[in-house]
Amino acid sequence: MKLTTRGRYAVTAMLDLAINGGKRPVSLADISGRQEISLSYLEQLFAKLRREELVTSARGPGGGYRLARSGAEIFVAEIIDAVDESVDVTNCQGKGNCHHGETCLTHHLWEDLSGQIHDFLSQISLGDLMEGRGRRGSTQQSDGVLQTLSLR
Amino acid sequence: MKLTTRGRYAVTAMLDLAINGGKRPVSLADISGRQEISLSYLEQLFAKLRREELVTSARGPGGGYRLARSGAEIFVAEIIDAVDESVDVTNCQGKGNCHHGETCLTHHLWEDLSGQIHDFLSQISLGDLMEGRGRRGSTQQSDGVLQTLSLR
DNA sequence: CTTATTCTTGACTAAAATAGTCGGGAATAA
DNA sequence: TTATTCCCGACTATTTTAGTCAAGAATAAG
Repeated sequence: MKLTTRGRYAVTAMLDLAINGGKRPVSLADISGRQEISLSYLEQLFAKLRREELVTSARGPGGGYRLARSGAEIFVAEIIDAVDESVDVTNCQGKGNCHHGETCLTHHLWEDLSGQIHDFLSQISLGDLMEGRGRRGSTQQSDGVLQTLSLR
Repeated sequence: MKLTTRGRYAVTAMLDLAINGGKRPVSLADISGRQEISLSYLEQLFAKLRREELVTSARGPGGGYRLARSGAEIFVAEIIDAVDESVDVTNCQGKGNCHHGETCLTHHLWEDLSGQIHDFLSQISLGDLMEGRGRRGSTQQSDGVLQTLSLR
């Protein structure tokens, strides 16, 4: 799991789509204007989002993109995965041929953490973000665990 | 909050330090050998980690680095913050001068999400990772919320 | 039917970040 | 005294990110 500016752009654009996408599709030109992301760059991102079936497209005048599902059913992790292909983090590529020393251990630990971040982002949908369910915990509870819990 | 390979290197190196750092400090040459990260690159990372007081250093033969606190008291978010200075994600830089349209809204939503990821990583310590507390939830519970909860 | 709009695709380029190199130093334990 | 290790700054190569450009296909609207 990576978390780069590209992933941010993709999530931002998808949020824009969730907010502004009613009956009519939303053109990339609109998103480009609102979010100040270059049109051609958006085209690249949406090509990937479409391949992963997170959005559907309609050509011609009045065309554009729609969410393929409702915002409540599209999760942040999916969006990031779609545009940011993940990388191998281990030197042994999971072949287990580096079982001498601590190398594998730390890599394994990082993989675990990475998996946790992924799980975490798999629980937050565009709908959650729009409904402001994000920050609820921080005003209600100071306890760390409950703060995390109250996310959804 | 960003999550790049640099942050991964830093967390990996700190994990190595937590694992291999007993009474004697650990030299960067050792970490470099085990984790296959170039020595000079590690030097750059540890300069930042030291500035943020996450590690202490000792020069001379037998010298190296130690964790400044116990692994249970050093959290992943701190490590990443130390080496990956965060960037502005809003176009209005929080000055509120973009209150026309949806621009600010999506940026605000992204900031929220970013904050949540940060909070999440602020709850995971090096000690947690080493004790394998990371994956415990995934074998115990299939429920998403409890899986997140059982992290700590 | 024609046209403007919009997606679609691929190749290319500029800019920025990342990762690594190099060389010289200062501290210090052995 | 010397080898080891941290410390620091400047430099460079590589990769990634972000953006540009051009040509083309689909299609709604006039």
